[in-house]
Amino acid sequence: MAYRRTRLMEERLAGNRERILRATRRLIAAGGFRQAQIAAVAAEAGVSTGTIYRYFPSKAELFVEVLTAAVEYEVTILHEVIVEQPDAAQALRAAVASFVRRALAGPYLAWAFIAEPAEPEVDAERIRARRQLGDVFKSVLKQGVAAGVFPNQNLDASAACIVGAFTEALVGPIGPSRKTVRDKERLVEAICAFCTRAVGARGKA
Amino acid sequence: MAYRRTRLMEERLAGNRERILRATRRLIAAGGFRQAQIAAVAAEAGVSTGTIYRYFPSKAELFVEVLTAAVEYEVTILHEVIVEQPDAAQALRAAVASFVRRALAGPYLAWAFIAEPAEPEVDAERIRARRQLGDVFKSVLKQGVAAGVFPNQNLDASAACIVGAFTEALVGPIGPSRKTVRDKERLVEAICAFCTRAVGARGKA
Amino acid sequence: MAYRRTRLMEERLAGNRERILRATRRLIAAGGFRQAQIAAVAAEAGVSTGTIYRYFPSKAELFVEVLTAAVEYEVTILHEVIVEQPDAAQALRAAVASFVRRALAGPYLAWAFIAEPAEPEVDAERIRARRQLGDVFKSVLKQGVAAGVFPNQNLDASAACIVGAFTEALVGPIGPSRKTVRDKERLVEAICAFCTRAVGARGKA
Amino acid sequence: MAYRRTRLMEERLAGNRERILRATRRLIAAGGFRQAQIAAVAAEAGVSTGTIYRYFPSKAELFVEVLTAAVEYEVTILHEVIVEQPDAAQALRAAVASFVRRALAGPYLAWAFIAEPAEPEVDAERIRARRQLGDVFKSVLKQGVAAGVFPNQNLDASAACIVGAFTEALVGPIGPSRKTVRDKERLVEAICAFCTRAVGARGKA
DNA sequence: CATGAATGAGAATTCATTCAT
DNA sequence: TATGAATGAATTCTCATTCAT
Repeated sequence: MAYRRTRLMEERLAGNRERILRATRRLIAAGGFRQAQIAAVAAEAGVSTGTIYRYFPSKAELFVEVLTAAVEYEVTILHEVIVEQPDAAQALRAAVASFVRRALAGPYLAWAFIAEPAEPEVDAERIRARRQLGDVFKSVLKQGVAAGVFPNQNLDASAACIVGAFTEALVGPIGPSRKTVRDKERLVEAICAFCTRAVGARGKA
Repeated sequence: MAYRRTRLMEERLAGNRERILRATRRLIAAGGFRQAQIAAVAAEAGVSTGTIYRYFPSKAELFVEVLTAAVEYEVTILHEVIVEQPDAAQALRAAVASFVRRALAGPYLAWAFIAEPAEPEVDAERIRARRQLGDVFKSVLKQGVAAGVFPNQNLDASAACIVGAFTEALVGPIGPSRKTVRDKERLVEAICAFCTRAVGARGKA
Repeated sequence: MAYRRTRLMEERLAGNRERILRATRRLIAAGGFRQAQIAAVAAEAGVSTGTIYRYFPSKAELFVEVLTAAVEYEVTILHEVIVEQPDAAQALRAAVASFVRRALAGPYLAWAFIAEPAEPEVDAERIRARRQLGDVFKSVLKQGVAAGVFPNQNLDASAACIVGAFTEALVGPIGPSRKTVRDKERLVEAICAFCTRAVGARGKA
Repeated sequence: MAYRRTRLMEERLAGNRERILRATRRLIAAGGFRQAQIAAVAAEAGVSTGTIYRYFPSKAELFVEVLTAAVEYEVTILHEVIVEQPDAAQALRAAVASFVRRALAGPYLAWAFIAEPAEPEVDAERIRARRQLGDVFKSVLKQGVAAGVFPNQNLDASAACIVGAFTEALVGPIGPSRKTVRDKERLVEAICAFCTRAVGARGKA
């Protein structure tokens, strides 16, 4: 009788790929790309180094995939948050707050995908990631300008500035990680206010 | 025969140290930390690798010092620019424009000291560098708020956001480097406008 | 329930073994031993890597068997060609021509079993293979000397030289593979003439 | 006072490069390319692995250089031997004998550079090596044909055949290496006779 | 003091072989 | 019996740092 792949095995397989990705994410989150050597990832995932190469052609590709997944996740969430808001000003505020809160909760990953370069390929992907993030905000700005909620402005520059603004506000505090919940909320509020004013939202700032 | 350190020798020493620092800066500016290996620095400086270790205990320390010097230089310039301005709003705008223009002129160094990490020690220094940059803007904000030019706000957050905003706006375009002078000036203007609005400067935005 | 090996299963087994051998031969012919990794052989044969190990204890043994089969085939053909000839001189010429033509048609396999070593075990087999080939020619020489068609000579050395001669003449041109049929026939003729003269065949050379 | 490279150091340097080459040659001669791993070469040469990379950009390049040097040496010697002979027939015989004797004395190296492939780059070089060897004989043949010492023939094919002939005659016996000096001389004589007849030398064969 | 060759600990990657299903 | 994912030893190459001259 021919051999047939059981459901258990399928799960095992899919599970391994996932485990490697998760292990990589965990290591990057804990100590940046530098800590995520193949041997370390393998150990963390509970597989052998060879297994990693069954699923990913190279270390760089593995990193890229981790990055890609992270951005996709972020972008998806941001879009969800945005569509629920009544106007562009609120959307901007909600999106910024959402991102910043998540980053404050799991600091290093945000930092890694935002600020830490590695091999050239990974780097290229990281820049793409930031640009995608920027595009989310650019679309909000565009709508806002069209709706008269925001004054006319250089959309590209403003979007980049927004991403930069909250990124930086995160990166500083991220090292030794904020203490209390109140502190964090104050930071969130300050960043939101900054960005809202920055785009010239009419009404309260 | 008693050994006496002559002035010539002192100069030679100081000269070597400077040459190494300059060579490092040049290499970082040309290709980032990755390109600045000890052997490359030595070649660029016209000294031997061993000589580098006479002046700097480690590669990390060398990089740290390059970074430190670069920030000090930037901070000094920004202060000079700031004190010449009539009010905080103008100071902010002038400082941002000054930094951004310089960064656009010699992109990679700015990028390296702003966004490219390396060894942990260097990284720590880079964060310090950003914080120092932030402090410059914080002081402007503080004055502005006191003078009623800016509304009350979280100074730390706003300062960080400003640094992040123009940094990001720089990093994106930095890779393939802006083309025309007009493009560059437009970017400078957009960033300045963004930051000015962001801090809530009363009057024109 | 008692297990009984059905004919179908026997055929299946034999079929698999054959398929693996053929796949290996094909891969070696296409790109040499280097290309014939176990995974590649498995894919080419349409079986799993594990299955290969059911039929062959190791990669080396598999290669050895491929080689053995190839030589046996060659030797058989050469003998058939030889017995059809009227005298030793003609037999020599016909045998050389036969081998060389076949090698020119499917170059890499010839090259692999003639000139490309791999694991020590395979290598040993390759040398045996050449010796067997040599023995074919030695027998022709022996007959020829006995019949007075060739002068007396060191049979072992001459046989080896013959094998080496046409082998080398093949290996050079083999890489980018001869172009026209005429080119090939000219090469065949040149090699035959060389070998015929070399053994001192009386009459035409 | 500036540092000056002393003669001792120069010797040390040149010595190291040489030592690495010699160590590689020794290992190849002892067990083929397979045995000559970087770590083994380093150990045999009494240097670190890193040192090897100071002198050679890659393992392949190192092997290529060993090969190149070996062929150059052989070719030089053969030319010297050839020019001392009165006619082409004698030159051919002397050249073959010279090569074969040397190969019988240090068997594995000859074998390695003649028959054992490795990385593609090395392989390419090995083929070039054989061709160079062939060219030596081709030039002898050409002269001989021009002088009427040899009949007209396909020079390329004949030259290749000669190289193949003595190569093969060597490779067989090379493994377990001939025993007595007499045995060796008999082999040399047989090979020479074969080649001389093969090219149709008029007069004694 | 300056030199730069030498060091060697790492790090990524490959592939024959095994073994749970 | 067949499967093929998993294994991990083996191998090449890099580069910060040292130290004899």
